[in-house]
Amino acid sequence: MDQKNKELAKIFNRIADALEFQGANVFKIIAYRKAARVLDELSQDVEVLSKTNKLSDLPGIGKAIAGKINEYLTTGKMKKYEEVTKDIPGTLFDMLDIQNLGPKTLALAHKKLRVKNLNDLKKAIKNGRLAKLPQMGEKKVENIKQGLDLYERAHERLSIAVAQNVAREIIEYLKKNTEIKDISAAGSLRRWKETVGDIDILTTGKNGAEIIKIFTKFPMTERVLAAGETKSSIIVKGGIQVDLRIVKPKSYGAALQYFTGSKAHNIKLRNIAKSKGLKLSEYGVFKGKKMVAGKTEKEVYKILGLAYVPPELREDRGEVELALKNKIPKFIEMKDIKGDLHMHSTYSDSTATIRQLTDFAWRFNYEYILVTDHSQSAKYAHGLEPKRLYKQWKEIDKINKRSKKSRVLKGVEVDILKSGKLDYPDKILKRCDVVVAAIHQGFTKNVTERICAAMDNPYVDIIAHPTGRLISQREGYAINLHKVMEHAAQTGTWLELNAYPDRLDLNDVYLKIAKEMDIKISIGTDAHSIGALLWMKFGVAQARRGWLEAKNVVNTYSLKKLQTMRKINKNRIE
DNA sequence: GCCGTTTTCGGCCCGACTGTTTTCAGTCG
Repeated sequence: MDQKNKELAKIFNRIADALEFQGANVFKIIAYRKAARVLDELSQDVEVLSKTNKLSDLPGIGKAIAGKINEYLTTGKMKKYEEVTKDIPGTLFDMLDIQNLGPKTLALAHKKLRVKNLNDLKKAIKNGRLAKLPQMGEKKVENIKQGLDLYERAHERLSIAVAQNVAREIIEYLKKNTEIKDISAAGSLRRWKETVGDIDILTTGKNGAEIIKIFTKFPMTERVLAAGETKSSIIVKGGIQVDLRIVKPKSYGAALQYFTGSKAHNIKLRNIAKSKGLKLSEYGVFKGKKMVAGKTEKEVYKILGLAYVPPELREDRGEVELALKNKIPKFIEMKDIKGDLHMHSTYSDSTATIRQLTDFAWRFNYEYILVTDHSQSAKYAHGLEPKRLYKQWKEIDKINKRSKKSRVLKGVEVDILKSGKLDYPDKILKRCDVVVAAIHQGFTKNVTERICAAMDNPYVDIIAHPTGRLISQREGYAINLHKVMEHAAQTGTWLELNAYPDRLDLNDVYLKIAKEMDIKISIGTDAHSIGALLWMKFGVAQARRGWLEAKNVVNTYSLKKLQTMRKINKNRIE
């Protein structure tokens, strides 16, 4: 989906890399990067915008870049791209990801030492020639070498679940061993981004150097990258980088705002500050030399004339404009969730019995849960043939008899088979309270058509993990998500936001599109253990990042309402 | 290369840290 959007984003980023490498005008580079980001997150098809001459309406895309987009869409090529990348070996671009090795140094090494790839770089380090270049020295080379080590350890972005755990441990450690008052994770972790590059932690305290000394002695520390008075970076076990910043209490809000980002969001804010004759930095909002705000984030936004923007929204996807007009809606929260619509029991491949699932789930004050074990073809997951399914239903009936307040619903996660048929006949699906359908086989075979066919079935309520991606592990199915979403809107089928941290599928950008298309979303944990029921929070955070309000999410509705909203009932009522 | 309630030219967010320097460049966030 949006293949061209992504392709063009990559190309513009590559052009930016090349220009950086050549030492071109910094602002030109920024312009290309911005265009790349806008395209990457665009909720419309770039080809449609191109045909209707609307490209230049997009922020960051002017006449020149619009022209390049049109050129690429019509000819499949872009002269500028070919020109700037002509003399740079492709392998060099990837090397820009090596820490402490920036475009300037890499260009110099390329020019003077003919470094073209990782091996060349290693040689240049070993034989001492890199250290002899101007502005270089032993320590710089040592830092590059360490960056190279990290890079070679397949430095991947962390899943948000892992990052949250590490951050929690460090915060607890610092609280125990130092005299700090305010402390918080910042950065993409605080924005609940699905993956996190490194962990940012912000705190206030009097003796910065002392706090940093203790920070660098965190038991899991592998290496200390920097340790100053107010700022320190360490690498902890697993190659995870953790940055700590210390500010004065009066700057805490401004600093939290600043270090939470995103960068694009912050740049917008700084521009707004400027237009009001103010200056915004991590130390506060200043009018001339006088500090006028900074203790809390709320007052920072307020003095800029903006409504408070929740961290999950801060991606420069229109939230600043909304905040200027004071039109930030009330987004979904954990307390809106009335049930979990995707989980497994020991009947198929989970470690939790239905009894355990219910006991645990009722702690969250849910009104209902939907048990959705795998269907018969999913042999690997001990999928249920009809006989065992009926047995499970009997057990559910028993449990429901005892509970007055909450209800266990009978569901299935029915496989969409390679043939395009569903793994249970309609007469079984008909008897379920809610039906979840999903692809678990044939990831490349007519996936779009098969999912659409499943949505045509009147008993299928939800398509689970619609793209099938596993973050950092597997690309999604070969699927035309545009078509799938259109068909979901037409048939009134709900799409899942799978809260499993490695899935988070649909992602934030598509959720926002789904909202615009008035498609209802179902958040399910896909729990295979009782602990995984807690993952609902990742789903809700992702939903907020996709601008979803409670009304867009079916499991914020009461059970009664939920039932009337099913396809089969809706048709009868409306 | 983008953009406009000072502007169609001249800005473009702002600062910390490090290492190599003798006043600053490169990198990072």
